[in-house]
Amino acid sequence: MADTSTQQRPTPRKAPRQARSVETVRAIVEAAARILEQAGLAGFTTNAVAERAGVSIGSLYQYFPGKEALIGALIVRETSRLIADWEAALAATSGRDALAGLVAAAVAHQLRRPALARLLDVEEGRLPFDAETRHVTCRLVSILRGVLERPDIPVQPDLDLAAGDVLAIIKGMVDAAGERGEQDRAMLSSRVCRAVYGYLDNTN
Amino acid sequence: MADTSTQQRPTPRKAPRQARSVETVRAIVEAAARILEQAGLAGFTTNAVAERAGVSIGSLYQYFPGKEALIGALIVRETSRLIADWEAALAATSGRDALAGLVAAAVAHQLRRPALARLLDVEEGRLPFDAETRHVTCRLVSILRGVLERPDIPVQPDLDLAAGDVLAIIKGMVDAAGERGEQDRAMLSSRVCRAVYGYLDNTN
DNA sequence: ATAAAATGCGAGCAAACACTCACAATTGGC
DNA sequence: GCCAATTGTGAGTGTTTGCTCGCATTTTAT
Repeated sequence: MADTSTQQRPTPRKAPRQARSVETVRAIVEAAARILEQAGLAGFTTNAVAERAGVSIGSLYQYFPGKEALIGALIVRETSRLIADWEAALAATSGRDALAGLVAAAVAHQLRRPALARLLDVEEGRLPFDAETRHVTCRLVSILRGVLERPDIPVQPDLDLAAGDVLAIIKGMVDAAGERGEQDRAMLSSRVCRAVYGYLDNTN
Repeated sequence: MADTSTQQRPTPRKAPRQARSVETVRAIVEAAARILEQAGLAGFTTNAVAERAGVSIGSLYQYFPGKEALIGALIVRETSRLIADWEAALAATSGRDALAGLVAAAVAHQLRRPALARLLDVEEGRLPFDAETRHVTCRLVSILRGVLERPDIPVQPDLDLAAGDVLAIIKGMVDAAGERGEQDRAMLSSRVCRAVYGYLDNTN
């Protein structure tokens, strides 16, 4: 182990400059994802990740300041994909359709790699990640808030609270479904929509 | 570390027979709870728990076969409390009132020790606990399913699925609220109810 | 061709950790 | 008071793990 009270090592050790090292970094991140999926946090060791990636442990530490930075990189990678899908869903003309699009995209995202998605959701809650990691997370909430402001969605007294609640409903239901091994995206999507619409419509 | 692929040590080492040792066990479990709340899984070591409990590490291993058994004991302790509250809520005459009672109890439970509750929810998803731990978890779902069968609740095509979804909505929203540091139980309770009723009523 | 920069390597170190065991102290029954 | 059962102790062991550092290899620039 070593230095549990790790002070932030602010900058990644090095940025890859040649194509070769870009590929190395990619391999390391994907290896981290696979280890997390198959062995969970318990088997997630830097040596295991390096071995799985087919690079030496030294190379890993050239691009990542520590174990947790790997998780940060994974959160950025996965969340960025989801953000892209969400931004596409904004094209819908009505707010309700856009919201349904967000839910469908979230369901698809979480069901693609359920174990990984669930694990990253949990890890995201644990203390301070770097600026980029925090940024993508905020962007998600921001997109959702934008949809909740559309005219055909009932006015929410506290937008941030509503956005947080809706996100919690989506993640809660989809993570649980992923754990149960559900596969049917359409059905899961419609169930999540029922809960979300119920939350938004039933202002009291 | 040591023996990651730990085979089950089926029986707890010893059952406490004198009042003295009952108190020791209680202190250990409560120490485990406090460590998990304050330092998270990262700081959760058997040595730390023993020190916090004011007993020696040897005593800890006399009553618990390993680290994970401590978490199992905590899940049983906390879930048992919630079950007691839920059984009280069943007294309500209407199904909807009973359901509101379940939600209120879950909110109160989760807000009492938010960090602990959230952490245990997550750990509960990780592999095989002993029979007692699994039993209390099943009991929760069973109570919920009973309420969903009441006549004033719309008929659910798949009861187990509905119960799982409702539990996921409740835990998802309340865990997120706990993480945000929310305190107002009544408001949170009503928001959760909106989502749950929306899910149940809007059969399509 | 040659130098400089970038990348890759992996043995090994220091710390942390789960857990054991031989023994001491306390308790309850008689 | 005595014995056996129960309970408590904590230094120590064997392993794991995060991470460093000195050096080899490859690429780019000139």
